[in-house]
Amino acid sequence: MPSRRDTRPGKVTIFDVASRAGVSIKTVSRVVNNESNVRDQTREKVLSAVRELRYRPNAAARALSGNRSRVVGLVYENAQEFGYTQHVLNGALAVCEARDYALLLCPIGLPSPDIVERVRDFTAEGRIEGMLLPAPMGDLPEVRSLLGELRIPFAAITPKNPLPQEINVTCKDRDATFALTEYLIEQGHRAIGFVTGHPDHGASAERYAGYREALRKHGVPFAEERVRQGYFDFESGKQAARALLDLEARPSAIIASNDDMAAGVLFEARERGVAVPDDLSIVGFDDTRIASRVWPPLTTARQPIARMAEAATRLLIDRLNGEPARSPQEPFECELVIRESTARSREPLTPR
Amino acid sequence: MPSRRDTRPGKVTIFDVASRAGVSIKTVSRVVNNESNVRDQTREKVLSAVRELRYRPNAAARALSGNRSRVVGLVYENAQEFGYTQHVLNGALAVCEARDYALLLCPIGLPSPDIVERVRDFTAEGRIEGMLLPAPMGDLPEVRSLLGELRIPFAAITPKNPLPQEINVTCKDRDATFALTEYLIEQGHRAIGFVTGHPDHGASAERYAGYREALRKHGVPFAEERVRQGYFDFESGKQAARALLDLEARPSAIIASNDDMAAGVLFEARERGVAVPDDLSIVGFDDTRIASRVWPPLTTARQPIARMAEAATRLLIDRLNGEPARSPQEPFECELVIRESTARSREPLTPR
DNA sequence: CGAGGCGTTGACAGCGCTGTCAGCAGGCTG
DNA sequence: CAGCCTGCTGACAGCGCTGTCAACGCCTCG
Repeated sequence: MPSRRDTRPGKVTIFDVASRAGVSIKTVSRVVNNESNVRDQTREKVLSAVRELRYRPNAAARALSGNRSRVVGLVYENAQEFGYTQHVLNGALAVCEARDYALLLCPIGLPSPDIVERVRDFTAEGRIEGMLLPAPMGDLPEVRSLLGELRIPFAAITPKNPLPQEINVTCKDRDATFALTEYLIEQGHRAIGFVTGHPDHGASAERYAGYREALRKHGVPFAEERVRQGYFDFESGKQAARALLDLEARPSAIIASNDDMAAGVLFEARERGVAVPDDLSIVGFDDTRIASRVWPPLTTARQPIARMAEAATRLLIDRLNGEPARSPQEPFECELVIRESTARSREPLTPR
Repeated sequence: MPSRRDTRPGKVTIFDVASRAGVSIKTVSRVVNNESNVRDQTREKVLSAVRELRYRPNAAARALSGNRSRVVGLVYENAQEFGYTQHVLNGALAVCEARDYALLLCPIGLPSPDIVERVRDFTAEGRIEGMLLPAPMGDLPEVRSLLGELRIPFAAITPKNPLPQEINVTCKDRDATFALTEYLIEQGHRAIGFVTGHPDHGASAERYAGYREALRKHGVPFAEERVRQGYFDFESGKQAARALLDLEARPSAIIASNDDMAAGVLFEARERGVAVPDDLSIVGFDDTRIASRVWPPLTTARQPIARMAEAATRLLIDRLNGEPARSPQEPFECELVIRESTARSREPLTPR
């Protein structure tokens, strides 16, 4: 006969379920954790007791006993613009919920001198079982080595230098800017400005490479002065636009490495009375919310951020559960989204 | 002499600290939890052992033993526009971190038929000790009664019907729209359109009331047709603008009950070639990120969302810790932010 | 000078689970 | 038919803390 403790009001414990089903607590535990070696008939008895009592295992007890917290940590850059992070968050939360995990947040303002201490603190109470590292967190060597030392598995989203033994989810940034640039060239643009992304983000170099490649393929001359450093935020987009629009040979189109910067470019153009898209075509990247909120809405490349975060979270939880690794995640495709911020160039076509 | 267990690699437990400091584990516990009845000298010994060993108490063990999870739940509306939620999140996270609490998220897409089940699931594993309810969650009676039944304290941010025994943080919405409306009237506007907020949000009625009050005070005639229902999202702002701009007597100014809708109004105006602010002044509310990202940037009322979330979180954690309630939080002030989306009315002033 | 109180400390149980290992029935093997 | 394996189940320890209660020394007071 199963042993029993006194019942307290409110909280249903594994003992209540066991006594109701007429089995031991261990059997209840087996059923709840979906272990295989339980007779079907016993499993049914337990499951109905669970349902009747609305039993939910206590997370703290599970974590303490099993040394598994069922919590995934998300370390993200706490930037002003939340577009990217919002999608990451949604994707990660969706999978966590489906897999019965919880998600804990650790915002970090970069650059951060004490990032190692912050991440260590974040993991210190033993709450975190695995970690999600959206860009640019997956590239910080100090974070990676700390997690290695703590033996906390992690999944990186679009890292620059993927670690082969860890989980990595990427997308074809380069192909996407290649296509965007090609599209502008087809629209008759030759003087195409480019605002790069934050140098610490892996995607920045890729996006820039796609731009260069398209110029080369179509024999459009490259000019250093048309490339400006940006940092993925609105303000840096504005500043880059300021410089580009001051050029003697003003570009007829500007590609920004993300939507927030493209919105900054658009803002600066409007402030100067430069008509978009008539006098200037503007292109963004990501297709976050802001791309369709500004006017004219931005031509951009849709990066499936939420789906990438979902994939990363799924792979991470699989690993935490010791499930066999599925085949490594294929790079995701980006999709061109043509909106009204781009138009044919007014300039006469120069012969190629 | 303190008892001792075998040391395992990696994890530092309370036993390690106790043995190093030459005290019992209970004394270590007292020091770590800042209890008062420990001699200063003993406290120092323990604290240096804690530092040397980098000891951090295990969250699961604390939660299990003390029946205190040190986790606050945040149930929020998982809307497309993340402006409001972003600020709530930042405020809540900042305070949680300072007070050594963790924050767990529960996004809910409203309207949700199974909201009670979702919230119950969210609390079921005993992870959540207290709950944060930003608008409009604090007004859902089913959620409130569920939390009451589960004896989970909560703090509501700008609820419509504050529960006196719970924590509530509000701001002076009405004063703010009053001031915004008055500002437009002073700029010569008489035909002022208004886009209301989601009827389930407490703030909506308040903001509308401020508008009505200002019209009344200044003897500006009110017209039903100039008021349109919105739902706090971009799309509903666009739709409301469509209706308002189709009016025979087209308003010379439109107040939207938040920035996202104001951005929608602006978008619609641009699509029709209505010049802003020359032919139409537009006003938003909240001063979220988007207000200064669109062009022209929006005149709006800055609602201190992050600070309100901080206050709510602080009060909630105080209550969870059984600390004496500070005096109830005063309503926060909103601040007028005049930007370029508003200008003097071109219409000749009609006599009042 | 003994009773009582206070400030400080420690022994120990137990929070609700999971891991380990043992037990038992029934079937299979040599 | 002994021996063994396999499938299922349960007893029990223990995860790392906190709550409870008892003990101890020292001080105060009648």
